[in-house]
Amino acid sequence: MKTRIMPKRRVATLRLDHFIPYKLSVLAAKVSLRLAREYEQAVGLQLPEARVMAVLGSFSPVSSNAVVQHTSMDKATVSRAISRLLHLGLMTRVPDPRDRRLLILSFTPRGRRCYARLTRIARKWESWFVARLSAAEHARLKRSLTKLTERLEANGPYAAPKLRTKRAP
Amino acid sequence: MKTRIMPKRRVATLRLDHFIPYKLSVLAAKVSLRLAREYEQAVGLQLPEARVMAVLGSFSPVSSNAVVQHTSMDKATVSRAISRLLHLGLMTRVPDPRDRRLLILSFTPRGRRCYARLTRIARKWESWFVARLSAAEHARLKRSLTKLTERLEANGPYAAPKLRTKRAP
DNA sequence: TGACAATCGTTTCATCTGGAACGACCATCG
DNA sequence: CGATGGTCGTTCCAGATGAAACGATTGTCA
Repeated sequence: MKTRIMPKRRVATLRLDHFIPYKLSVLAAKVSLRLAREYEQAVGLQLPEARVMAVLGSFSPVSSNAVVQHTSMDKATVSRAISRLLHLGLMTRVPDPRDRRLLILSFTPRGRRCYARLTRIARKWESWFVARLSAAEHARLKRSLTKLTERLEANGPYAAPKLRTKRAP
Repeated sequence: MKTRIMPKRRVATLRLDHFIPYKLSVLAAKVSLRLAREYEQAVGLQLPEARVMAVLGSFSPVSSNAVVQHTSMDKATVSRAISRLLHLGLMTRVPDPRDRRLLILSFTPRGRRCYARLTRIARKWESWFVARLSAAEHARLKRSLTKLTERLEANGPYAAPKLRTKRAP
């Protein structure tokens, strides 16, 4: 009897802990959580609000829409964040006289102070966070993240390789 | 009159696009969205469900709780994902006779087939995604992500440097 | 000018999420 | 045993999210 060695059917597996999309997602979730807590207890702001502050800090008088562009957050989320910030008296909003659809945001003095604290906290936390990476690693990481982000933004023509179109149950 | 050169007050800014936590979060969000769409239209599963499948694929008979450990997803999310997967007939669940608190999950044949498709899709997408990175970059990226994740898991004694405790509103 | 499309920002709605409470079960210890 | 405390998994609840609908305004083109 000829025992044929069966070409051991290699069972395809997917180890989540080696799967970059998964690693990214878990890490990002943890980071956001931590940072959100920092912000919350230091200045009483949530992440979306802090992000809006950050944009305002860099590009001072901006419209809501510009914030959306800069943050790649959702329109609705930005709108809600802004209304909270207004309510807190951290920024003001006036319609642009030249295009009255636009609402122009600026810091109040209190907002500027809050922003200053925010940046200190953010920077400090980040440097703690990446302290285990060498400068080179840090730089390479940033570059890789940028590359990958661009990969997605060029909303790449990744066409799902059409395997027979059986939409499994 | 002695004109003293003012030590130009350096305005602290925080450029979001150089801020690693932010870059991570944006990238991860985009990745998850894309991948979720892939899964959705290929096998009709959402991300949490796909993750549960992935764990099951690697460590076959497992309890819900083990899934939680492996995925670092929320308990409730896992519970809901599992109930959908059960409903879809992709896995079965029986109580562990030795500890009847535990519910042991296994693939049905259909589940196994679905898992196979899932892994193919996931792998293919990932390799498209990272195609612009050299092998070295890829490896370094993975290592950095791991390092950073560990940094957070060792739930590091990052004590917020207590600046004067004025909780700005 | 006067329709018609496009853009800005808000709001509504369905969904997803994580914390907390819960019931069921197990382990420890008096 | 019985009581107490811990773990597993589900469910409830409040909050956040993004898609879509919307009013207001502007741009375009006949």
